[in-house]
Amino acid sequence: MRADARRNYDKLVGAAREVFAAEGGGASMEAVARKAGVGVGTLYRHFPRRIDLVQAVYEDDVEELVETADRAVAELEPWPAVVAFLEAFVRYARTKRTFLNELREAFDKDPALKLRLRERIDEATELVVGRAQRAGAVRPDVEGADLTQLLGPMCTSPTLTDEQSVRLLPMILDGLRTRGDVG
Amino acid sequence: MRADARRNYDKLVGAAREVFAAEGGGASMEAVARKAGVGVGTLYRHFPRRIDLVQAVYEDDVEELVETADRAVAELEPWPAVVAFLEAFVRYARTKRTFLNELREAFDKDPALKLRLRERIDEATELVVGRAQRAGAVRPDVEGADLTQLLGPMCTSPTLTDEQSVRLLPMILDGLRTRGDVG
Amino acid sequence: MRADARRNYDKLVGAAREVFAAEGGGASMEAVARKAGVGVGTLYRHFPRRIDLVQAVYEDDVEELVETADRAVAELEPWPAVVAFLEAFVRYARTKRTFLNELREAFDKDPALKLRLRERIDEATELVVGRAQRAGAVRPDVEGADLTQLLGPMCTSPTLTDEQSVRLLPMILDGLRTRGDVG
Amino acid sequence: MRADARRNYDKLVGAAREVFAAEGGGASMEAVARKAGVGVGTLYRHFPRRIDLVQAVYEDDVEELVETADRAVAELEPWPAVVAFLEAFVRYARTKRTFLNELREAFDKDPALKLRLRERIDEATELVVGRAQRAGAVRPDVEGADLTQLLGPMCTSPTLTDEQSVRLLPMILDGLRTRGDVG
DNA sequence: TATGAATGAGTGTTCATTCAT
DNA sequence: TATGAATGAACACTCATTCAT
Repeated sequence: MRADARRNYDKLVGAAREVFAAEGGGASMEAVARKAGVGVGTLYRHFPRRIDLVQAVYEDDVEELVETADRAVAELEPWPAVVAFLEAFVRYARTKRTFLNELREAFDKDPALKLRLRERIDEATELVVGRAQRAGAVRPDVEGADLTQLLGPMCTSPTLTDEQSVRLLPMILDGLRTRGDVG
Repeated sequence: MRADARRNYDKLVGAAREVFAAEGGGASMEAVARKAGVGVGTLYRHFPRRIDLVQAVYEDDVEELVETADRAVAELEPWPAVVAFLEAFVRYARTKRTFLNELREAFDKDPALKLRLRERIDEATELVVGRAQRAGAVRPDVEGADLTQLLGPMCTSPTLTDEQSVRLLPMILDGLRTRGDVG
Repeated sequence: MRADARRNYDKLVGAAREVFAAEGGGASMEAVARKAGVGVGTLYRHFPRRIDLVQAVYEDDVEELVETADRAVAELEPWPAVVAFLEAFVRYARTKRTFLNELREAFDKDPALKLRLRERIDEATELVVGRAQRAGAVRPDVEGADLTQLLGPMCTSPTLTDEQSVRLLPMILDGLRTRGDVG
Repeated sequence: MRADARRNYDKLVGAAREVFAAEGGGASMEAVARKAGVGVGTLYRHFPRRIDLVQAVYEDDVEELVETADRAVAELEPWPAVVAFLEAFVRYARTKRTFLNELREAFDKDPALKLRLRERIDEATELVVGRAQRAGAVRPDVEGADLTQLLGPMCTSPTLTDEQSVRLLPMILDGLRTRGDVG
């Protein structure tokens, strides 16, 4: 890839993320191109279909999330690593929310993509949460890789399903509860 | 309002909520009218601008949330009431998420509307949470009316701001922490 | 169909035929709508896809051709009827030529359509030519319904195939030949 | 012109002819360049405007037609020469049809071009047909140079004009007529 | 009054053409 | 000089909104 092309590619993914965040997944290609400071044609050379751009942004998000997990494990204590990772995960899920409809379309066309990305996330989660569990910092009755199943949908789906909320919300709400004496 | 007009009004708001949930806030007026089983013309008689429909759905959501608070206080113990209310709040915020962009537009045109609705929600929250605090079920260091500031954005904004997450996420994550022995 | 809608439908097919003739099958929808004196939206209400418009024009052409055959048989002597019909056929084929590419696309999606229309034409041809043959006005060694196979491709395909031209062109060229003495 | 440049020039015209035949006169420059196996930049070095390429293909066609006339006169008997030439003419006209719109545009800008090419064709026709007439193989009541006026439009124009068809079609249809006894 | 047809501005996408590599 | 990336005008198509029926 030529230097200028590479530069534009990165500029475009960044611009797309910002524009999607600001205007929703329905933001116009024109708007993304303008934000990136290039012509629409350039945008389309890199991303022939709108969906390709959405997908690129999403894959980039997943990659960043995985890197966060690696960095957290390398630089932080077990519990803070979990905190950092889950903060990042929520940020990731929130971003995904912006263009969920668009994403669904992409996944329908390429189910393998969905699987591949989910796997990457599950591995990252397991890395961070499993370590914390082995260190006794996280209750063992939570299946590490399963956390994404809980947090993800809560963050992205417009209507929490019953089954998921009965396992998730109590835990989250727990943080609000006054506790007798602990630490 | 005549009975049949009222019937259509309700049918339309209900249809709009469903359609927005299924297709996002960008769903077409045609789609809403079709779902409600009326012509577009009728839809426009009740809601002259698209934004009026969005607003009606939203107001309806707020009303339902407030009613949930009243019912919770009347029928449940302090802590379960908080749980029920916050579950409802999350559902509400999640729904709102669907047409956040559309809503912003409405608020820009009519700032008083935003204020009025926020006030209703804050009162409902205070009703439920304040009661639980007085009963010793909720830590007193959380300002009741401020909960919406924490949970709301988390549920709706695509990128949690730092300031908000440092106050909110730790509490939520707290639920994951292994605790010595409590109850 | 409401009166105004019907009026517009006819206006649109007529406009499309003219515009396609003038600018080729690639003519813009905008141009067709302008010619018909309606907005693009109206054009799209009647013909949701570009291809639907092309198809409508084509079906209309076939219908006209079939009617010409009926009229010719009713009003003319056997040989003049053949002349009139073939003149109409050439006109028809020439028109078809204008949007052949577009048509191919339509046929690929709906092969039954192709079959159905071809059948109509073959029947019409047989009606006219068969009658002339029985009257001794047309050489019996030409298979009536097969004429379309000869004339059609010649008129529409950009490159005559060898097999077809050896049977067709000599006959056509025959008209140029000087003949000893006949009548 | 350098050898390699010449090679590319020919490659491009050939590629263009094929692509135009396959996809119509609206085929993209990218497609032509790809077919020729060069970059668009190279295509544009040889043909600064799209129209220049169209024109080159057309001139090439005319040249080929003229050569066919010369060869026919040199190698064939008068009547077969007419047949061969007219077959070639139809082929030529059919090809021209593919990018008729594009061509019109070129002629509008450069009327002299149109005149020059028509003259070449008329001379070639006269060469072949005149010879056949002098040999008694073609009826003398057809003006040689006028044949192009008849056949050309029939092959290219989407709607035969009345004036032309009354002179042309009867002659062509003649080939279908049963004739008493001749040879 | 309810319906659904008509309108046209706006968006995704393509492609001739220019220009950096 | 050849390549292919960048540009933006143009076109198919959608949908909020208006208006004839």
